[in-house]
Amino acid sequence: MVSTMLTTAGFHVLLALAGEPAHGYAIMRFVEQVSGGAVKLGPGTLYRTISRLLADGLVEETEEGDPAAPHDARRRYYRLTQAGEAAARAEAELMARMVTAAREAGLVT
Amino acid sequence: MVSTMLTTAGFHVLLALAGEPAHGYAIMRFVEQVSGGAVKLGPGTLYRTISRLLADGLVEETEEGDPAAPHDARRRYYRLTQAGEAAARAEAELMARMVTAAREAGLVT
DNA sequence: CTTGGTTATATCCAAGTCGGATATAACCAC
DNA sequence: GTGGTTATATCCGACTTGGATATAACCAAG
Repeated sequence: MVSTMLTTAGFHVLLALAGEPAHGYAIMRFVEQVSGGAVKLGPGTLYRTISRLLADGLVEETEEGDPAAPHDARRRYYRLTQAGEAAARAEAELMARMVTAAREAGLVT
Repeated sequence: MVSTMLTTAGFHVLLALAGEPAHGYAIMRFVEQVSGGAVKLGPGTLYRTISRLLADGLVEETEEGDPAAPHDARRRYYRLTQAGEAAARAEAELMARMVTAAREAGLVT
């Protein structure tokens, strides 16, 4: 489609990271939870999407996230870059526009 | 991703048809206009998406649309089916949820 | 009427993306 | 130390996309 450089999966991941850094598995659960179970990222899509976002400079790896959580050597934490935040914001604004259009068409109340 | 059976392109087309029946080219312009130029459907994506929506029973062809417009033999008009309207509504509600989450994360104002 | 730009639909291909399966292993409670 | 959950990684076949190409109806200008 032209628009942003984001796929739907990419946007969901960025949105999950907008609040605070997180590791892959936490992103997966966040996406499922915030969508009310409607959106589920399988491991393939999840980790493939993360590497794409890394390569595109929208996300970066960070040393350790939540200091309250017990250390787990397997986890890899990610956070948004400035470019990632900008891309997520642009996409969210586009979505808000779509929701408005849907409302005007009487699709949703 | 799991969620609905809709691709992003599919949703844009359904949204364009939510107001009133339209033909392919009009859908294309609607999508571009309502997104402020951010989303452009090329002919490949447009007509392929329409045939998929037809096959899935979300859209149906209708004899002629706008009676005010001059007749043009090339045009093929489409309108939402009930299933299509339901799918579009479900997707719009999911999007509204995402926009809310983006707001809570401070991504958009 | 014919020429040229726009509108309109349709199909093809290479490239990109996805879902789900499979693999591996650290973690933790019992 | 065993078993279920958490966690990351990669592979494959299937599906989707972007952009090019093709074809032709429409219509205004000359």
